[in-house]
Amino acid sequence: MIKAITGTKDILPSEISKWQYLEKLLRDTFQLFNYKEIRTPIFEETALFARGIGEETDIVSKEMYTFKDRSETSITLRPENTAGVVRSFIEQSLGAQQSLNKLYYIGPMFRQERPQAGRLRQFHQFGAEALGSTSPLLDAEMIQVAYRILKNLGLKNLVVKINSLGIPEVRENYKNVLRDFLNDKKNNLSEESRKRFDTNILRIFDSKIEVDQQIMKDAPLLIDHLDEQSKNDFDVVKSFLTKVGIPFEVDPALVRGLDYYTKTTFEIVSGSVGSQSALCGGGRYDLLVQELGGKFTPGIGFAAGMERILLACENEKSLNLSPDSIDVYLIRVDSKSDEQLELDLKPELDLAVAKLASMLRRENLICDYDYLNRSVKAQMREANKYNAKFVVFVGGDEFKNGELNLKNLSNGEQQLIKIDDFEKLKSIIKS
RNA sequence: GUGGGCGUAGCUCAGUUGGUUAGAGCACCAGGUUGUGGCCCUGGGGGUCAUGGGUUCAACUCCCAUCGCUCACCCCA
Repeated sequence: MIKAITGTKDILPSEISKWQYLEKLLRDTFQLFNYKEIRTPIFEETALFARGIGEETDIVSKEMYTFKDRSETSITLRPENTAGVVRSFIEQSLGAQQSLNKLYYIGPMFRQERPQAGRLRQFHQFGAEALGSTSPLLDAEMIQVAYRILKNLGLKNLVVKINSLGIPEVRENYKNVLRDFLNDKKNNLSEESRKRFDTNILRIFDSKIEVDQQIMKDAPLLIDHLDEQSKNDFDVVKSFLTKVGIPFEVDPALVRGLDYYTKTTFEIVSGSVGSQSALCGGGRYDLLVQELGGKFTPGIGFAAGMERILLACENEKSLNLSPDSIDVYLIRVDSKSDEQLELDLKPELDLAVAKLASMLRRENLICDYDYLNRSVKAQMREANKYNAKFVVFVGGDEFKNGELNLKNLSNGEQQLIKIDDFEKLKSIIKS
């Protein structure tokens, strides 16, 4: 048997309604904040991600799905969508048509990691990017949009964490400060963190290992070494969040993994999804557009993992979706009396049912019927399974008299309606 | 890439110290007045017990390997 690739999942009809609910909420919310959807290709030239995300990051160095196409171009399935959006922004000169572009996206991403709770190899993210302004109000707006979406899903167990990474020069200086601090303690660090000392020293703050945390407790913080502008911007973000009533905590250890971040970074974590607790993460990337060959254009964005969010909803039972239902199920009934007549009538009945179905559907009534020639009882069970509000019996003696038998499944009441009187049938079902 | 747990019907799981034709619930199908549901009752279909080796008179049960799933580390949304 051929099975789905490791780390990929089918989203089955039985679970599609929560996805559609989430997607609708996303579109409605983004629209409210005047963000426009952008859809970029699912694969890009490998170089885009290498330059955008950073060669040294794990994502680029060991987690990308990269292959060569027939023309020997190195292609990569997108591991995230910021690089693609920025590429499109530059290539299509979006900045020339509008000084500020507020964009959002929804779609699958691909990373070759070991799957676990809340982590897949093909997973789905939504996210937003605002390109063209350095205003910290936008930073705060991003957090607000993301927070609002999660809140509207009924999630409770949320913590908004924010931090500022400052401008690159400041960060480089600070890294030296941190290196000085750690130099004589280096040998006490965990093996992982000793590695990080050389590759990405800031991430030592993220370590879950006791000894590392002990050492880092007294480490100098980037937030105390910020430049004036970054510091002021960060203050604006904080006071905006306070004003609009979004609780947050400043987490000096919050260091984004991707190279392109500057100044504000943030993350919303949930206590309801296991160890992969970050539902959403983002930050400012004022230099990325330039890095990828465009004119200097400041930007800020975030991405959120949809599987993780739905997992949190599941665990908190926060979504109360009403079950699917249909308006009417048509049931072909046999004649009580005359078997031979029944046989003669059958093709006519089948056609009558099919025609009635198409008339009802034309009225936007959700309608279905039996295609398996099953018994009335089986058809009734089917109607129940679909949560039908009404059934219409077509056939038998009523049919011979030019009538249909309409039954309301919630109270069991039945009434005869003339086949010609479609108006009446449809208005009862619609009421 | 590293480590732990687990692989018995479509799903959730039983299966006693290895011992005849492998079970239950749910789901599915059919019937319970050959024209009427949700409840209930009866019956039915469906499993090479993940795969391949090994130990044994005998393996779903013990051992090894492979594959898969899962959780955690790592990394990240």
